[in-house]
Amino acid sequence: MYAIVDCNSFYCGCERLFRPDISKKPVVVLSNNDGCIISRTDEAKLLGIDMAVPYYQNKELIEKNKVSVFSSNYNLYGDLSARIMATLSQVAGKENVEVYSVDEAFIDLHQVPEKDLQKMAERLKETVEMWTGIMVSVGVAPTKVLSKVANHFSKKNKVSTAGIMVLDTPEKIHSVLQATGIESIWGIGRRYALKLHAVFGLENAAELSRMPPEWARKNLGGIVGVRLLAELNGQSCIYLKNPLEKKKRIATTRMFGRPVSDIKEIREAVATYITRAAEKLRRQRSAATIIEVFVMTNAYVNTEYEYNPASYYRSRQLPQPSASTPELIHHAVQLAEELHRPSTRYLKAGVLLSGIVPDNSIQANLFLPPVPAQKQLMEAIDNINFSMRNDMIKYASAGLHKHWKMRQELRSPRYTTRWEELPFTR
DNA sequence: TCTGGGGTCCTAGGACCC
DNA sequence: TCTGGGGTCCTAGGACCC
Repeated sequence: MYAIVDCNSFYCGCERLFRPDISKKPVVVLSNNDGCIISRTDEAKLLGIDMAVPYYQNKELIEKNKVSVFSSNYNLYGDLSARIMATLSQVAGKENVEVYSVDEAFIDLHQVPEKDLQKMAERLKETVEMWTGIMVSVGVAPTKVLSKVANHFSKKNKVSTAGIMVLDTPEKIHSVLQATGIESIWGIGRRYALKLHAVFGLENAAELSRMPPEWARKNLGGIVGVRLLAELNGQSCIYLKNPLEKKKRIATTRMFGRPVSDIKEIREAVATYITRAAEKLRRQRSAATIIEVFVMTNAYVNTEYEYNPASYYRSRQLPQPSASTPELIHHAVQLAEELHRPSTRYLKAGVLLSGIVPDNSIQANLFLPPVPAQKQLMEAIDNINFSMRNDMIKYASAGLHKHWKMRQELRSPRYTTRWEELPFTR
Protein backbone atom coordinates (compact mmCIF):
# COMPACT_ATOMS: atom_id res chain seq x y z
CA MET A 1 0.00 0.00 0.00
CA TYR A 2 1.04 3.59 -0.68
CA ALA A 3 0.18 6.84 1.01
CA ILE A 4 0.41 10.27 -0.48
CA VAL A 5 0.65 13.16 1.94
CA ASP A 6 -0.24 16.45 0.28
CA CYS A 7 -0.26 19.90 1.88
CA ASN A 8 -3.46 21.93 1.64
CA SER A 9 -2.93 25.16 -0.34
CA PHE A 10 0.73 24.87 0.60
CA TYR A 11 2.07 28.34 -0.26
CA CYS A 12 -0.95 30.01 1.31
CA GLY A 13 -0.54 27.80 4.37
CA CYS A 14 3.06 29.00 4.75
CA GLU A 15 1.98 32.63 4.54
CA ARG A 16 -0.71 32.10 7.17
CA LEU A 17 1.70 30.46 9.58
CA PHE A 18 3.11 33.80 10.73
CA ARG A 19 -0.10 35.78 10.15
CA PRO A 20 -2.80 34.42 12.47
CA ASP A 21 -4.93 37.43 11.54
CA ILE A 22 -5.61 35.91 8.09
CA SER A 23 -6.10 32.31 9.21
CA LYS A 24 -9.78 32.32 8.23
CA LYS A 25 -9.57 34.89 5.42
CA PRO A 26 -9.12 34.34 1.67
CA VAL A 27 -5.44 34.27 0.62
CA VAL A 28 -3.69 33.86 -2.73
CA VAL A 29 -0.02 33.56 -3.70
CA LEU A 30 1.34 34.79 -7.04
CA SER A 31 3.87 33.23 -9.39
CA ASN A 32 7.21 34.90 -10.14
CA ASN A 33 6.95 38.41 -11.47
CA ASP A 34 3.54 38.60 -9.74
CA GLY A 35 2.09 37.08 -12.90
CA CYS A 36 -0.40 34.32 -12.12
CA ILE A 37 -2.28 32.98 -9.12
CA ILE A 38 -0.63 29.70 -8.13
CA SER A 39 -2.03 28.95 -4.66
CA ARG A 40 -5.46 29.67 -3.18
CA THR A 41 -7.12 28.94 0.12
CA ASP A 42 -10.60 27.39 0.18
CA GLU A 43 -12.06 30.83 0.94
CA ALA A 44 -10.44 32.23 -2.21
CA LYS A 45 -11.63 29.28 -4.30
CA LEU A 46 -15.19 29.94 -3.12
CA LEU A 47 -14.94 33.49 -4.44
CA GLY A 48 -14.42 32.02 -7.90
CA ILE A 49 -10.69 32.73 -8.18
CA ASP A 50 -9.25 30.07 -10.49
CA MET A 51 -5.85 28.41 -10.51
CA ALA A 52 -3.11 29.72 -12.80
CA VAL A 53 -5.03 32.70 -14.15
CA PRO A 54 -3.25 36.05 -14.55
CA TYR A 55 -3.39 38.22 -11.44
CA TYR A 56 -4.52 41.35 -13.27
CA GLN A 57 -7.61 39.53 -14.58
CA ASN A 58 -8.75 38.85 -11.00
CA LYS A 59 -7.63 42.10 -9.43
CA GLU A 60 -11.10 43.57 -9.13
CA LEU A 61 -12.54 40.46 -7.50
CA ILE A 62 -9.55 40.32 -5.15
CA GLU A 63 -9.79 43.93 -4.05
CA LYS A 64 -13.54 43.86 -3.62
CA ASN A 65 -13.32 40.83 -1.31
CA LYS A 66 -10.22 41.99 0.59
CA VAL A 67 -8.23 38.90 -0.39
CA SER A 68 -4.68 38.90 1.01
CA VAL A 69 -2.17 38.69 -1.84
CA PHE A 70 1.46 37.57 -1.58
CA SER A 71 4.34 37.34 -4.05
CA SER A 72 5.96 33.93 -3.89
CA ASN A 73 8.54 33.59 -1.12
CA TYR A 74 10.52 30.51 -2.04
CA ASN A 75 12.96 30.84 0.85
CA LEU A 76 10.07 30.42 3.26
CA TYR A 77 8.31 27.62 1.35
CA GLY A 78 11.53 25.68 0.78
CA ASP A 79 12.44 25.78 4.45
CA LEU A 80 8.99 24.63 5.62
CA SER A 81 8.94 21.93 2.96
CA ALA A 82 12.21 20.54 4.32
CA ARG A 83 10.74 20.44 7.84
CA ILE A 84 7.64 18.60 6.62
CA MET A 85 9.71 16.01 4.75
CA ALA A 86 11.96 15.50 7.78
CA THR A 87 8.86 14.93 9.92
CA LEU A 88 7.47 12.33 7.52
CA SER A 89 10.82 10.55 7.45
CA GLN A 90 10.85 10.38 11.20
CA VAL A 91 7.36 8.88 11.40
CA ALA A 92 7.52 6.48 8.43
CA GLY A 93 11.25 5.81 8.08
CA LYS A 94 13.42 7.74 5.68
CA GLU A 95 13.77 4.81 3.28
CA ASN A 96 9.99 4.71 2.80
CA VAL A 97 9.55 8.34 1.82
CA GLU A 98 9.72 9.70 -1.71
CA VAL A 99 9.68 13.49 -1.87
CA TYR A 100 7.52 13.98 -4.93
CA SER A 101 7.31 17.77 -4.98
CA VAL A 102 7.74 20.72 -2.67
CA ASP A 103 4.41 19.93 -0.96
CA GLU A 104 3.85 16.20 -1.51
CA ALA A 105 5.46 12.92 -0.58
CA PHE A 106 4.65 9.30 -1.36
CA ILE A 107 5.14 6.82 1.45
CA ASP A 108 5.61 3.09 1.03
CA LEU A 109 3.43 1.37 3.64
CA HIS A 110 4.20 -2.26 2.80
CA GLN A 111 5.48 -2.84 6.31
CA VAL A 112 2.26 -1.57 7.93
CA PRO A 113 -0.39 -4.25 8.69
CA GLU A 114 -3.69 -3.70 6.85
CA LYS A 115 -5.62 -3.09 10.05
CA ASP A 116 -3.26 -0.28 11.10
CA LEU A 117 -3.39 1.74 7.87
CA GLN A 118 -5.99 4.21 9.11
CA LYS A 119 -4.06 4.75 12.35
CA MET A 120 -0.82 5.29 10.42
CA ALA A 121 -2.47 7.86 8.15
CA GLU A 122 -3.76 9.69 11.21
CA ARG A 123 -0.33 9.69 12.80
CA LEU A 124 1.30 11.11 9.67
CA LYS A 125 -1.27 13.87 9.42
CA GLU A 126 -1.34 14.79 13.09
CA THR A 127 2.43 14.83 13.49
CA VAL A 128 3.07 17.06 10.48
CA GLU A 129 0.32 19.45 11.52
CA MET A 130 1.50 19.62 15.12
CA TRP A 131 5.21 20.00 14.35
CA THR A 132 5.00 22.37 11.40
CA GLY A 133 1.59 24.04 11.50
CA ILE A 134 0.88 23.14 7.87
CA MET A 135 -2.38 21.27 7.19
CA VAL A 136 -2.21 18.13 5.04
CA SER A 137 -4.48 15.54 3.42
CA VAL A 138 -3.65 11.85 3.22
CA GLY A 139 -4.71 9.24 0.64
CA VAL A 140 -3.92 5.54 1.10
CA ALA A 141 -4.42 2.84 -1.55
CA PRO A 142 -2.81 -0.20 -3.22
CA THR A 143 -1.19 1.90 -6.00
CA LYS A 144 0.22 5.38 -6.40
CA VAL A 145 -2.49 6.43 -8.86
CA LEU A 146 -5.23 5.22 -6.52
CA SER A 147 -3.59 6.95 -3.56
CA LYS A 148 -3.77 10.22 -5.53
CA VAL A 149 -7.43 9.52 -6.28
CA ALA A 150 -8.04 8.90 -2.57
CA ASN A 151 -6.19 12.08 -1.64
CA HIS A 152 -8.18 14.13 -4.12
CA PHE A 153 -11.40 12.72 -2.68
CA SER A 154 -10.38 13.55 0.89
CA LYS A 155 -9.62 17.15 -0.11
CA LYS A 156 -12.97 17.55 -1.86
CA ASN A 157 -14.76 16.07 1.17
CA LYS A 158 -12.81 17.49 4.09
CA VAL A 159 -15.75 17.33 6.49
CA SER A 160 -16.82 13.72 5.94
CA THR A 161 -13.28 12.31 5.60
CA ALA A 162 -11.42 14.54 8.07
CA GLY A 163 -8.69 14.83 5.43
CA ILE A 164 -7.92 11.10 5.32
CA MET A 165 -9.14 8.48 2.82
CA VAL A 166 -7.99 4.88 3.02
CA LEU A 167 -8.99 2.67 0.07
CA ASP A 168 -8.56 -0.81 1.49
CA THR A 169 -11.54 -2.65 -0.02
CA PRO A 170 -12.79 -3.08 -3.64
CA GLU A 171 -16.07 -1.44 -2.66
CA LYS A 172 -14.41 1.72 -1.36
CA ILE A 173 -12.17 1.87 -4.42
CA HIS A 174 -15.13 1.58 -6.73
CA SER A 175 -17.25 4.23 -5.06
CA VAL A 176 -14.39 6.74 -4.97
CA LEU A 177 -13.52 6.07 -8.63
CA GLN A 178 -17.16 6.68 -9.47
CA ALA A 179 -17.01 10.04 -7.71
CA THR A 180 -13.79 11.12 -9.46
CA GLY A 181 -14.07 13.05 -12.71
CA ILE A 182 -11.86 11.90 -15.55
CA GLU A 183 -9.95 15.22 -15.49
CA SER A 184 -8.94 14.77 -11.85
CA ILE A 185 -6.98 11.57 -12.38
CA TRP A 186 -3.21 11.84 -11.92
CA GLY A 187 -1.82 11.43 -15.44
CA ILE A 188 -4.86 12.72 -17.31
CA GLY A 189 -4.19 16.29 -18.36
CA ARG A 190 -6.33 18.81 -20.19
CA ARG A 191 -5.74 17.30 -23.63
CA TYR A 192 -6.62 13.74 -22.71
CA ALA A 193 -9.59 14.81 -20.61
CA LEU A 194 -11.10 16.60 -23.60
CA LYS A 195 -10.45 13.68 -25.91
CA LEU A 196 -11.75 11.02 -23.51
CA HIS A 197 -14.89 12.98 -22.98
CA ALA A 198 -15.58 14.12 -26.54
CA VAL A 199 -14.48 11.01 -28.46
CA PHE A 200 -15.19 8.19 -26.03
CA GLY A 201 -17.88 9.69 -23.81
CA LEU A 202 -16.02 8.85 -20.60
CA GLU A 203 -17.05 10.83 -17.52
CA ASN A 204 -15.47 9.32 -14.43
CA ALA A 205 -12.53 7.24 -13.30
CA ALA A 206 -14.62 4.07 -12.85
CA GLU A 207 -15.60 4.15 -16.53
CA LEU A 208 -12.00 4.69 -17.60
CA SER A 209 -10.81 1.80 -15.45
CA ARG A 210 -13.04 -0.61 -17.40
CA MET A 211 -11.44 0.16 -20.79
CA PRO A 212 -9.17 -2.59 -22.20
CA PRO A 213 -5.35 -2.22 -22.13
CA GLU A 214 -5.08 -2.28 -25.92
CA TRP A 215 -7.38 0.70 -26.08
CA ALA A 216 -5.14 2.55 -23.60
CA ARG A 217 -2.04 1.72 -25.64
CA LYS A 218 -3.66 3.22 -28.70
CA ASN A 219 -5.37 6.26 -27.20
CA LEU A 220 -3.58 7.20 -23.99
CA GLY A 221 0.09 7.58 -24.88
CA GLY A 222 1.19 3.95 -25.32
CA ILE A 223 2.77 2.21 -22.37
CA VAL A 224 2.07 5.20 -20.13
CA GLY A 225 -1.67 4.73 -20.60
CA VAL A 226 -1.47 0.97 -20.10
CA ARG A 227 0.25 1.54 -16.75
CA LEU A 228 -2.25 4.19 -15.73
CA LEU A 229 -5.15 1.78 -16.33
CA ALA A 230 -3.43 -1.04 -14.49
CA GLU A 231 -2.86 1.24 -11.50
CA LEU A 232 -6.52 2.30 -11.51
CA ASN A 233 -7.37 -1.40 -11.33
CA GLY A 234 -5.22 -1.94 -8.28
CA GLN A 235 -2.22 -3.43 -10.01
CA SER A 236 0.84 -1.51 -8.85
CA CYS A 237 3.41 -0.65 -11.53
CA ILE A 238 4.71 2.80 -10.57
CA TYR A 239 7.11 2.31 -7.68
CA LEU A 240 8.92 4.54 -5.20
CA LYS A 241 11.73 6.42 -6.88
CA ASN A 242 15.34 6.03 -5.87
CA PRO A 243 16.23 9.16 -3.89
CA LEU A 244 19.82 9.09 -5.15
CA GLU A 245 18.75 9.71 -8.74
CA LYS A 246 20.09 12.94 -10.10
CA LYS A 247 18.42 15.49 -12.30
CA LYS A 248 18.98 15.00 -16.02
CA ARG A 249 18.26 18.61 -16.93
CA ILE A 250 18.80 21.70 -14.84
CA ALA A 251 17.10 24.91 -15.86
CA THR A 252 16.93 28.49 -14.66
CA THR A 253 14.55 30.71 -16.59
CA ARG A 254 12.81 33.95 -15.65
CA MET A 255 10.58 36.67 -16.96
CA PHE A 256 12.13 40.13 -16.77
CA GLY A 257 10.44 42.78 -14.65
CA ARG A 258 10.09 44.90 -17.82
CA PRO A 259 10.98 44.51 -21.52
CA VAL A 260 14.77 44.44 -22.06
CA SER A 261 16.62 45.31 -25.28
CA ASP A 262 20.14 46.20 -24.16
CA ILE A 263 22.66 43.41 -24.78
CA LYS A 264 24.42 44.43 -21.57
CA GLU A 265 21.36 43.58 -19.52
CA ILE A 266 20.74 40.35 -21.43
CA ARG A 267 24.33 39.32 -20.65
CA GLU A 268 23.85 40.09 -16.95
CA ALA A 269 20.64 38.11 -16.78
CA VAL A 270 22.10 35.07 -18.55
CA ALA A 271 25.21 35.19 -16.33
CA THR A 272 22.98 35.37 -13.25
CA TYR A 273 20.83 32.42 -14.36
CA ILE A 274 23.78 30.23 -15.29
CA THR A 275 25.33 30.96 -11.88
CA ARG A 276 22.18 29.59 -10.23
CA ALA A 277 22.04 26.60 -12.55
CA ALA A 278 25.73 25.81 -11.90
CA GLU A 279 25.06 25.84 -8.15
CA LYS A 280 22.23 23.34 -8.58
CA LEU A 281 24.56 21.25 -10.73
CA ARG A 282 27.33 21.17 -8.10
CA ARG A 283 24.88 20.54 -5.28
CA GLN A 284 24.02 17.20 -6.87
CA ARG A 285 27.71 16.56 -7.60
CA SER A 286 27.33 16.62 -11.36
CA ALA A 287 28.87 18.26 -14.38
CA ALA A 288 27.17 19.23 -17.65
CA THR A 289 28.18 18.77 -21.28
CA ILE A 290 25.41 20.66 -23.06
CA ILE A 291 24.46 24.25 -22.44
CA GLU A 292 21.36 25.85 -23.95
CA VAL A 293 20.32 29.50 -23.89
CA PHE A 294 17.11 31.13 -25.03
CA VAL A 295 15.61 34.60 -25.07
CA MET A 296 11.95 35.27 -25.69
CA THR A 297 9.89 38.16 -26.96
CA ASN A 298 6.21 38.55 -26.21
CA ALA A 299 4.72 35.08 -26.61
CA TYR A 300 1.13 36.22 -26.54
CA VAL A 301 -0.72 37.09 -29.70
CA ASN A 302 -3.95 38.41 -28.21
CA THR A 303 -4.52 35.72 -25.60
CA GLU A 304 -2.94 32.83 -27.47
CA TYR A 305 0.40 31.60 -26.24
CA GLU A 306 2.45 31.25 -29.35
CA TYR A 307 6.17 30.92 -29.51
CA ASN A 308 8.74 29.35 -31.69
CA PRO A 309 11.79 28.46 -29.63
CA ALA A 310 13.95 27.68 -32.66
CA SER A 311 14.29 31.32 -33.63
CA TYR A 312 15.61 32.45 -30.26
CA TYR A 313 17.46 29.40 -29.16
CA ARG A 314 21.12 28.29 -29.28
CA SER A 315 22.91 25.34 -27.77
CA ARG A 316 26.51 24.29 -27.47
CA GLN A 317 28.31 21.07 -26.68
CA LEU A 318 31.21 21.69 -24.31
CA PRO A 319 34.64 20.20 -25.09
CA GLN A 320 34.43 18.40 -21.74
CA PRO A 321 31.88 18.26 -18.90
CA SER A 322 32.08 21.27 -16.64
CA ALA A 323 30.66 22.49 -13.33
CA SER A 324 32.70 25.66 -13.21
CA THR A 325 30.66 28.85 -13.05
CA PRO A 326 33.13 31.10 -14.90
CA GLU A 327 33.50 28.59 -17.71
CA LEU A 328 29.74 28.14 -18.05
CA ILE A 329 29.20 31.91 -17.93
CA HIS A 330 31.71 32.29 -20.75
CA HIS A 331 29.77 29.96 -23.04
CA ALA A 332 26.32 31.17 -22.01
CA VAL A 333 27.17 34.81 -22.62
CA GLN A 334 28.56 33.99 -26.06
CA LEU A 335 25.37 32.15 -26.96
CA ALA A 336 23.30 35.08 -25.73
CA GLU A 337 25.30 37.44 -27.91
CA GLU A 338 24.69 35.27 -30.95
CA LEU A 339 20.97 35.37 -30.24
CA HIS A 340 20.60 39.03 -29.50
CA ARG A 341 19.00 41.27 -32.15
CA PRO A 342 19.18 45.01 -31.59
CA SER A 343 16.01 46.94 -30.75
CA THR A 344 14.08 43.78 -29.94
CA ARG A 345 12.04 43.83 -26.74
CA TYR A 346 12.77 40.64 -24.83
CA LEU A 347 10.55 39.58 -21.95
CA LYS A 348 12.24 36.42 -20.76
CA ALA A 349 15.51 34.51 -20.88
CA GLY A 350 16.70 31.15 -19.66
CA VAL A 351 19.53 28.65 -19.52
CA LEU A 352 19.46 24.85 -19.44
CA LEU A 353 22.20 22.39 -18.56
CA SER A 354 22.06 18.80 -19.76
CA GLY A 355 24.28 15.92 -20.79
CA ILE A 356 24.76 15.50 -17.07
CA VAL A 357 27.47 13.19 -15.68
CA PRO A 358 28.81 12.58 -12.15
CA ASP A 359 31.54 15.11 -11.37
CA ASN A 360 33.98 12.42 -10.28
CA SER A 361 33.81 10.70 -13.64
CA ILE A 362 34.71 13.69 -15.75
CA GLN A 363 36.59 12.30 -18.69
CA ALA A 364 39.87 14.07 -19.17
CA ASN A 365 40.17 15.70 -22.55
CA LEU A 366 43.61 15.05 -24.00
CA PHE A 367 43.68 18.39 -25.72
CA LEU A 368 42.77 20.59 -22.78
CA PRO A 369 44.68 21.37 -19.60
CA PRO A 370 43.30 19.93 -16.33
CA VAL A 371 41.37 22.26 -14.02
CA PRO A 372 41.58 20.96 -10.42
CA ALA A 373 42.03 24.48 -9.04
CA GLN A 374 38.66 25.46 -10.50
CA LYS A 375 36.93 22.75 -8.51
CA GLN A 376 38.43 23.89 -5.22
CA LEU A 377 37.54 27.47 -5.96
CA MET A 378 33.93 26.52 -6.71
CA GLU A 379 33.71 24.50 -3.52
CA ALA A 380 34.98 27.41 -1.48
CA ILE A 381 32.50 29.85 -3.02
CA ASP A 382 29.59 27.41 -2.62
CA ASN A 383 30.48 26.87 1.03
CA ILE A 384 30.31 30.58 1.69
CA ASN A 385 27.17 31.19 -0.35
CA PHE A 386 25.24 28.15 0.91
CA SER A 387 26.09 28.69 4.56
CA MET A 388 25.82 32.47 4.81
CA ARG A 389 23.46 33.58 2.12
CA ASN A 390 23.13 33.43 -1.62
CA ASP A 391 25.15 36.00 -3.47
CA MET A 392 27.57 36.70 -0.64
CA ILE A 393 30.16 36.19 -3.36
CA LYS A 394 29.00 37.06 -6.83
CA TYR A 395 30.31 37.33 -10.35
CA ALA A 396 30.87 40.76 -11.86
CA SER A 397 29.34 39.67 -15.16
CA ALA A 398 26.04 39.03 -13.39
CA GLY A 399 25.71 42.75 -12.74
CA LEU A 400 25.20 44.70 -9.55
CA HIS A 401 21.99 46.60 -10.12
CA LYS A 402 19.92 44.10 -12.08
CA HIS A 403 17.33 46.54 -13.36
CA TRP A 404 15.78 43.68 -15.34
CA LYS A 405 14.94 41.65 -12.22
CA MET A 406 11.46 40.29 -11.75
CA ARG A 407 8.83 42.09 -9.75
CA GLN A 408 8.02 40.75 -6.30
CA GLU A 409 6.18 43.62 -4.77
CA LEU A 410 4.13 41.73 -2.21
CA ARG A 411 6.66 39.32 -0.71
CA SER A 412 6.39 38.47 2.97
CA PRO A 413 9.48 38.37 5.22
CA ARG A 414 11.72 35.29 5.00
CA TYR A 415 10.78 34.51 8.61
CA THR A 416 12.73 31.29 9.00
CA THR A 417 15.88 31.77 6.91
CA ARG A 418 17.08 35.37 7.55
CA TRP A 419 18.10 36.72 10.92
CA GLU A 420 17.04 40.22 9.88
CA GLU A 421 13.55 39.00 9.04
CA LEU A 422 12.69 36.93 12.12
CA PRO A 423 9.14 37.52 13.34
CA PHE A 424 8.72 39.59 16.50
CA THR A 425 6.35 38.74 19.32
CA ARG A 426 5.36 40.61 22.44
C1' DT B 1 0.18 47.40 -19.41
C1' DC B 2 0.06 43.23 -16.67
C1' DT B 3 0.16 36.07 -18.67
C1' DG B 4 5.49 31.34 -13.70
C1' DG B 5 9.18 27.99 -13.37
C1' DG B 6 11.19 23.50 -13.26
C1' DG B 7 10.90 19.01 -14.15
C1' DT B 8 9.58 13.81 -16.10
C1' DC B 9 8.69 10.01 -19.52
C1' DC B 10 7.75 8.11 -24.06
C1' DT B 11 7.58 7.73 -29.21
C1' DA B 12 8.66 8.41 -33.95
C1' DG B 13 11.81 9.16 -37.28
C1' DG B 14 16.29 10.12 -39.17
C1' DA B 15 21.33 9.30 -39.23
C1' DC B 16 24.64 6.12 -39.05
C1' DC B 17 27.02 1.67 -38.70
C1' DC B 18 28.18 -3.04 -40.07
C1' DT C 1 14.93 -3.20 -64.05
C1' DC C 2 16.95 -4.88 -60.13
C1' DT C 3 18.88 -1.45 -54.73
C1' DG C 4 19.15 -5.59 -47.40
C1' DG C 5 18.40 -5.88 -42.72
C1' DG C 6 19.04 -5.03 -38.15
C1' DG C 7 20.76 -2.45 -34.47
C1' DT C 8 21.87 1.91 -31.87
C1' DC C 9 21.91 6.63 -30.93
C1' DC C 10 20.08 11.15 -31.06
C1' DT C 11 16.55 14.73 -31.47
C1' DA C 12 12.12 16.82 -31.68
C1' DG C 13 7.80 16.84 -30.11
C1' DG C 14 3.91 15.57 -27.34
C1' DA C 15 1.96 14.43 -23.27
C1' DC C 16 2.05 14.96 -18.26
C1' DC C 17 3.12 16.70 -13.14
C1' DC C 18 3.26 20.33 -9.27
